[in-house]
Amino acid sequence: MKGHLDLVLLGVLSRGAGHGYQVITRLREQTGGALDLPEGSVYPALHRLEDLGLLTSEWHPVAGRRRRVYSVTAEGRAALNAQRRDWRALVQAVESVLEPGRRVGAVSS
Amino acid sequence: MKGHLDLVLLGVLSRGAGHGYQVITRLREQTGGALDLPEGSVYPALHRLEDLGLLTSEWHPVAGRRRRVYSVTAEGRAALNAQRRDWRALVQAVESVLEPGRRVGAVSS
DNA sequence: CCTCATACCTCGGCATCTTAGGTATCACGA
DNA sequence: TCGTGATACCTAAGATGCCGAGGTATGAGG
Repeated sequence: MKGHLDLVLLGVLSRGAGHGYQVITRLREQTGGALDLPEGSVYPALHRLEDLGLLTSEWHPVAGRRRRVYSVTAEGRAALNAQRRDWRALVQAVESVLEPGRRVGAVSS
Repeated sequence: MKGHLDLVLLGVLSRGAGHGYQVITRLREQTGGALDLPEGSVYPALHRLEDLGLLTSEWHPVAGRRRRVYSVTAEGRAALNAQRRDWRALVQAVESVLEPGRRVGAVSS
């Protein structure tokens, strides 16, 4: 995860609000364990994204515990779209290097 | 290009030996300008890969100029395969986050 | 009680990449 | 002939960005 953290965080939260710990478990489950991000990466990233205005958070007290639930803002959705475009362009570029001559189309359609 | 430099360098050199400047132009042309790496990224990376034993180099004097031509070693090919696997796994994981419910298969087959 | 899972946080370190500058040859045109 | 752009190499210092390690706290289960 180098340079793609924001993308996956915005991506997973765009599917529904959630708190930090949940983001981690969601990613782990949705990817079959391929993406198992450490808390030390996720929490600071969420704070940064909130500072940038791409996320908002609310505290929810739940059974004596407190949870900070994050939602993607309109700006966040725009940023997600932009980063998704960049990601796809990167994938295409790298694939065209790894498999020259093979036309790697969009991921699906 | 954060964390994927080695992959693309090994990838492009695995298609044929070449010198540093040529690596840059090849990548720029093969990707339609999408990958335009600065020299300050490429040269140190090539040196690092050579130190790791993944590349070997030879000086070729050409028309008054000198070129350092790099080739991928056997170890380099093995590393390329490993990094390619990791790359594909990353792509799959990220795509499964961006497009949940859609089964994104291997990039080709 | 003690441990595990839940749930949050921060600091320091590390690896990596980029910026910015430097050297040198050759070809071309003014 | 002199400047400029392309070719071709290099490095040092800085910024970036992630991770590991550590810390706090509650609730459940043994």
